Amino acid sequence: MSIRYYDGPMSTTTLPITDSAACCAPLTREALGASQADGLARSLKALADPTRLRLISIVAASEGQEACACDLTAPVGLSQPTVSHHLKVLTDAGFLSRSQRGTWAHFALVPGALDSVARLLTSA
Amino acid sequence: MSIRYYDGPMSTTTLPITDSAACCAPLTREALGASQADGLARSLKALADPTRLRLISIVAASEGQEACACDLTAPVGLSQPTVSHHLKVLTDAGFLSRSQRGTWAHFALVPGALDSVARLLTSA
DNA sequence: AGGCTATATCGATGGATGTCAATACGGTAC
DNA sequence: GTACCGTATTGACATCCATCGATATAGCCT
Repeated sequence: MSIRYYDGPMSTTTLPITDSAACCAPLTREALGASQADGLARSLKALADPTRLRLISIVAASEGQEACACDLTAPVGLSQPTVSHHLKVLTDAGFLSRSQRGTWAHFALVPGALDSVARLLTSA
Repeated sequence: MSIRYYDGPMSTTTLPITDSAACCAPLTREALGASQADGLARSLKALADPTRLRLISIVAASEGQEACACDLTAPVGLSQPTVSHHLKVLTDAGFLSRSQRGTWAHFALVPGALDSVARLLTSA
């Protein structure tokens, strides 16, 4: 928990175009090709960690579904470099977006990213 | 692809009670507790592998959403022990059920298992 | 019985992954 | 400028994991 002294111009990082999970038919419709399976597996791998799931849920529960990195270290009880690493994994996978405001880094949920993965796992 | 000579009494294995993914509020509703995050992560880890995703999709696309293990080795292009290992991981995680009929092992989709994971990832 | 087939398990191995301490980078405040 | 603070990166380490060959187990058929 830190007090923000500065709220300068927001510089959003390049939004991830990966979209590795919004391309194909649901998993249960027909046999997956090797490349499609690989893309979905990469997305799922990014989610398949307790710490990362908690980070996502904390961000999602925050104001505007956005949270300062400074508020994310304490709740998960891990070192700052480790949390930074997990946030990078989630950002690279397209689940979070990063925006720097002065010294502070803010992470926000990418709308629809989780849902597109969920849709691939749903049979209906 | 093998021809089945025998269709003896079906002995279904104990159905997995784990249900690690059908307990709580969606990921984006409120911050996840440590144990809940751990359970969901375990489920996602079982899914986060290209080979296992392909195995699931092949089973799902088969007659009655069930397939003989003998028909699952060739499509994924890996050794028999490796495929057997992946099938065990998916079965232990509760996504597949195993039933032995004579010499052959049949794997079927556990209804709703994928959907309950997907529901946890969906914001709506 | 013995041979054959399908599947699971074991042991080893190379590669990925989570974690941390130390350090580097970048920006604010004095 | 210098000092300080937040964050990212580096390097190291231990653990986990996917994969295979070899072997074990179990069931069918002749």
